[in-house]
Amino acid sequence: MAANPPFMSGVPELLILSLLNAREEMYGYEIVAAIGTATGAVVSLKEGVVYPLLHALEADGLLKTQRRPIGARIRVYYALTAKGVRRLFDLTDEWRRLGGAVERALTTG
Amino acid sequence: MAANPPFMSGVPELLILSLLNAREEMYGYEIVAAIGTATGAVVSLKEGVVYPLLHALEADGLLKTQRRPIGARIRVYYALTAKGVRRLFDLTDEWRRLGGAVERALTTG
DNA sequence: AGTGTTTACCTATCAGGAATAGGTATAGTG
DNA sequence: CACTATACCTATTCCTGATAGGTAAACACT
Repeated sequence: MAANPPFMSGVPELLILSLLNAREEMYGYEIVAAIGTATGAVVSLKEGVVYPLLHALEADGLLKTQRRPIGARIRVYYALTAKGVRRLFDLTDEWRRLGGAVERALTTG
Repeated sequence: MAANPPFMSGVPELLILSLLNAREEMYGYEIVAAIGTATGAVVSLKEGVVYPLLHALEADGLLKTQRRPIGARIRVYYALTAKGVRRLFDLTDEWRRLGGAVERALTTG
């Protein structure tokens, strides 16, 4: 919570899925940068957060990968699976449900 | 939210501070119930979550307590300190900042 | 040619906080 | 009396984001 304040649990996953839903295909390093720009630098995740998450999401069948050689090195491209799309919808729903409930609690006291 | 509860980090603290800001004074068991009703049962925290948090918040000087005997037992009433009020404002701000940023990321893709 | 920065991937370990699963004891109700 | 609700508590587990590294290619610049 040092760099990014609290309330971060689940947010990295949600943002990654959302970006991949909009962009069709991205590689890890690109995602790291895109998270910063998409959130107006409100959220800024390091590679140490993003890469392990990508691997976990792939292992869960939410993402599929494609390794493409760029010169002498290999870029790993990620894309959503059908399961990943469903997961994105569920998470988005949950995010808004919770957000609405907390907001109501904050205003009504 | 049953098995894996995403998006919950920081929320218990925020809700407790918010309730105490509106209600002036509450005891633990009361807070547990109030969180359920204030969020329309979207958030439902058990005592095992709330009590340790209350102790931690008190230790941090965000809450002050008053032990009052009710018959043969003792009720522990909690109230916000000035520091607690500040913390509530900061957290609320942060919550909305992050909420806005994520929402924008979700819609603009 | 050599130095430095950016790109691009990776892992291991830490820290924090919510969830789980208990426990104790009083008060009230059928 | 038995049962539930009230009211407090702790210890442990689990998840997951944060930290702090490491490797190596590509490119810029001097």
